[in-house]
Amino acid sequence: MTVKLTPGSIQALIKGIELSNPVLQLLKMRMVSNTSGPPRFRLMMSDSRHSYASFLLATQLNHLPEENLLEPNCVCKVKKAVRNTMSDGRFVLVVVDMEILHSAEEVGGKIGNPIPYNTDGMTSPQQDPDSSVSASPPPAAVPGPSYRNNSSHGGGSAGKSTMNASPMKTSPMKFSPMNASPMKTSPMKFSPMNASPMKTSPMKFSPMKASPMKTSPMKFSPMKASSVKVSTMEASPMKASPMKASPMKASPFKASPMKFSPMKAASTSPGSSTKVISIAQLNPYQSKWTIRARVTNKSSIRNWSNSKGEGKLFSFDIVDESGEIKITAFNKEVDKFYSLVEQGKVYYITKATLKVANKQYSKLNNDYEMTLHSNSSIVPCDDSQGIPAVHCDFVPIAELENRDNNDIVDVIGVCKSAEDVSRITTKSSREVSKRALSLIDTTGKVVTATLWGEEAEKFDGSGQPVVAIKAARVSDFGGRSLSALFSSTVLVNPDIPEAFRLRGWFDQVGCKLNSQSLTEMRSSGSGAKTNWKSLSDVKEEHMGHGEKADYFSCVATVVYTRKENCLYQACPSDDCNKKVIDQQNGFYRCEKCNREYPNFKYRLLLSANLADFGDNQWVTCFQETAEVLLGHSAETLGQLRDTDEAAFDEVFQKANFTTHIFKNRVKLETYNDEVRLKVTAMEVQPIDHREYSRRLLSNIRKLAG
DNA sequence: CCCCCCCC
Repeated sequence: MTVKLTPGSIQALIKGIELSNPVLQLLKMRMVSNTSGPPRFRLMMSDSRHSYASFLLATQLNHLPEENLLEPNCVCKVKKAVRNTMSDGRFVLVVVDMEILHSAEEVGGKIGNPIPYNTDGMTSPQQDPDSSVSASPPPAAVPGPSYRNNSSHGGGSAGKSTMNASPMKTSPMKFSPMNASPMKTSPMKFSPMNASPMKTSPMKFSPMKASPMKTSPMKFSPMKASSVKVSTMEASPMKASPMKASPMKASPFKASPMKFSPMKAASTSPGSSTKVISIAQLNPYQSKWTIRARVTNKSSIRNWSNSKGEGKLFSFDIVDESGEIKITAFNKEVDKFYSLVEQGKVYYITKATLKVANKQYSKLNNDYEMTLHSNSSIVPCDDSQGIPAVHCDFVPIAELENRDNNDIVDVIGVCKSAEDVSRITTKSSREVSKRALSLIDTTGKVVTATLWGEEAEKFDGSGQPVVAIKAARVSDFGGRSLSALFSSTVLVNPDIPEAFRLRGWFDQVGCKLNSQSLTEMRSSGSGAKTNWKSLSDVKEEHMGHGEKADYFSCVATVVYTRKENCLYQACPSDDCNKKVIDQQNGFYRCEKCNREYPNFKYRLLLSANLADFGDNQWVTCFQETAEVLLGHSAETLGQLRDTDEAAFDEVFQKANFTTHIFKNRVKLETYNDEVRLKVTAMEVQPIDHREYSRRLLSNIRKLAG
């Protein structure tokens, strides 16, 4: 097949000339083993005029060779490459984003007769004094041994099927894994980043985390269609917020009013020759770099104590156009940087230690993470051009009903009420503070969101502030609730349009609403999660057959009630409901109290036949539950029965075919030598149809597997 | 150097 490459593009890339999506052919590939961290792939690429062996694949593209998509002879569109200058002046071209246009199989062989690109005589824009460019022969002229495999590292690259079997002997780079020291002792120098915005992001953001990228149009899912998008870029520029400042994280979205010149900041950073590189380019083998990135998530300070010692730490996530990374500060660095680092702001960061991220704990899409040390510097940067904004993908509270347990969501609502802070002990015997907030939004629904630790302690709910929680976790406790995680960010009265809209809505409309909560508060019984059963489940699972009674909740319809004997004359004493005996002399005798009363009170003991889609069941309803079912007090019903039989009958007719949520107690009982299931209604509630639909859906999903 | 995501 005929495939056209982009002749001359290699020279352009090496000279730092901007190019739009050059098409190159991969000639050779070699894995550079790392003793730690992911492998790196080195590529020899051709534009049919020249070949160049000093291409390096950014690790986030490692899946391409690993899935055998990137193989010698394949043709690729290089969507983004970043040029790094080695200390000797030679260039490494880091491929940050690429797309395979034609597979190796399709292409079949080498296109054209590319000659190795000769770097001789070219002028480097920033010559290192130690540069040995002129002393270095062109790559092709050096059949050097510089590219050996690290045999001590699990067989090195030999086992990798994607590797070109023939060793590359053309590289001039001192990049051998056998000799790690050159990388450390003479760190690469980086040329200024290519300023052109990435056409497509090579990053894959974790769906678990509400990252700014969630709002990327590329990743927009229909599920989120009703979500409210708020970007810091769109944030109201109002200086004077009508709301009080957050005691926790004040106006994190507001652009910094500080006037730091980027140039000045760069020059104040240690190593004035250090150039700004992108997060995707960071690796543990170079120490001289500066990155410019936005803080997307800042944790609170946490103390730890274990066998190795104790201390404090905080961490924050940052993002730039190339990727994201987590940064942790310990002890002294906590004191130094905690207040400086603010959610949503952009900083220059230099001299932190890169280490391999423990993927078990990090949800970020980066193989590395950073630790600050005494020489690290963080300098606010006023210029946030090209740095993605922090986006919140707010999910309307009513929509939380449709979310799965453990989903991570951004929410915003007015804090209608807040619990006092309380201390609880976890299962692992740790003490932690907690505080539950009731949040309401314009959907009129309320949800309980729990804050933990310092966040719970410092929260001030007075004045019913607007609260935004970025990356809260959906819980099924009490139906639907939310829990802030360590990785969540709680924002009080954030300076964003949505917060202003909510404030206005709540003050005029929302505060008067008789709102409905998605979170069932303090449900009676053991306090455990609602035990939903269908009536046939109750029988099939032999509920109530044990020593103790069982409890279940069901949605059922009243199909019949026995109006006969549903009322009885009970002892008028407050805490005695014993049936009294009519003495026929105007007095009523209570055997339990052992006395006579001039009066009695009516009480209900109603047998109701309940049915759901699979079965039916006789259930006993005492006073309170029967009053709910019949819609009248026992007293009224007693009067009615004695005065207006037709009206009395009508009450029972009306109760028929009404559907409710029942919370029942079930126990096997023996009565006259007959064993039967005795079911007693403990609680009757009206149906929240949305809740009911949600449960139905959830059941259907379960049935569907 | 942490790595905990909790409770009713």
